[in-house]
Amino acid sequence: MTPLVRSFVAHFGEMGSRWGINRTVGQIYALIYVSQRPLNADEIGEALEFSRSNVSMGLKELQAWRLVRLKHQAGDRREYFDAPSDAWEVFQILAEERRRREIEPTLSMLRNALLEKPATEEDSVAQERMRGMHELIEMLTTWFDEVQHMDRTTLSQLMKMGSRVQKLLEFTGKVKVIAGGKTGKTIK
Amino acid sequence: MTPLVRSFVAHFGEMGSRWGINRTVGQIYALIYVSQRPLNADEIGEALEFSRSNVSMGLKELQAWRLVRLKHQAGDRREYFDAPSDAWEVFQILAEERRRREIEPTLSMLRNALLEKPATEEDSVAQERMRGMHELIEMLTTWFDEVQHMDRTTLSQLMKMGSRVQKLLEFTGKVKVIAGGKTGKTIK
DNA sequence: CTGAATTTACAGTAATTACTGAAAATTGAA
DNA sequence: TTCAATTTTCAGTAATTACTGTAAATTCAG
Repeated sequence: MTPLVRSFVAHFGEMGSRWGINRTVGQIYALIYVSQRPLNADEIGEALEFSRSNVSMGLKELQAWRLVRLKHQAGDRREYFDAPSDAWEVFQILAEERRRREIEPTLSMLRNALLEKPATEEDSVAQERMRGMHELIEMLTTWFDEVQHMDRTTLSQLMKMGSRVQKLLEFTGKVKVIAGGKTGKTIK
Repeated sequence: MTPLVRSFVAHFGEMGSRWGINRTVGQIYALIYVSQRPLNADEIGEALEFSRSNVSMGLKELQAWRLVRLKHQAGDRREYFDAPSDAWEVFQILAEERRRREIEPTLSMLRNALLEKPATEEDSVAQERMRGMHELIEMLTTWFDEVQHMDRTTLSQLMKMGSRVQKLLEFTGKVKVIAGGKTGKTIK
């Protein structure tokens, strides 16, 4: 590993432990992510000085996260792995997986809690707070769902626009009348 | 604790360990979040059956995350804590803290790596991948920054609109000519 | 100031999580 | 099929992280 790769890998190791995924797994992912070609478990173990079995476990976890993909090389029996190199794709995968693992269970818990009849004054207040949390999460995930289905050009256009969308919305409110009157079109 | 609160607290305990914050801290937060009134360390320790010192450490961490606030009660020397109950506010705090702790260090590492002259072919490829990651993170955080400064009405309007913004953008492209011609206004 | 109430620090221990090596299982070329 | 190559599993151990009790520090009413 060159110093450049080494520092990237080290950073992912440290960050990894900051959120659920452990140091080893973070390092393995980082190595694969920046690698030009798919790597096999021995190469990874050698580069990072991990035991073969540790690498195997790490790869299994990364596959469960869909962050690495198994690639077979012609005429080689060993399993090679690479990672989607497009950052936006990686972001989407991460978002989906975290949603499945963290958001959905939480929403489900909240939904159940909100169905209960509050037994006490305390319960009513608690339920109120939970309702707020539930509403926000639903709103954010619904929105994110939709955004994911937008084409990337629109998306980047929208992001570059940033808070100026606000002006667009205000402006459109006025424009609708003029344009709608002229063209017969309205914005649904 | 009522069963309702108990299950909420338990869920946060489990989820807590899934991302960096530990079980205890998650439970303390959950308890404070749904509580009607500020709680002191003894009350928390009693409700959750944690030692006094464990509660103290947990509260310190939650304060560092700005997820709980110290509130003094008149005529009581003990320290009481409550949590912002508005879910959107909590979301913003979390976003800011995670940004500071995770995003910023990563951006900084990436920026440094991108300044290096690639020593090998491998390095060039690695740098290319890092550049992609850096660009996406910059774009997302810049955008998120701006969104945070939008007023909440616009924001919720925008979210409810979801992917229909896409249509709005397309439509506006056409409308600009008509409306601009009529009113002299253009969208900056 | 003083000292009781309260919070914090920290060393020791418990619990959890990560890692290894060896053995078992699987795979696929011959 | 067979068997060597390869991957996976898992029990044991190492390392890390979480938790407790005690002692020290801090705070503030009197």
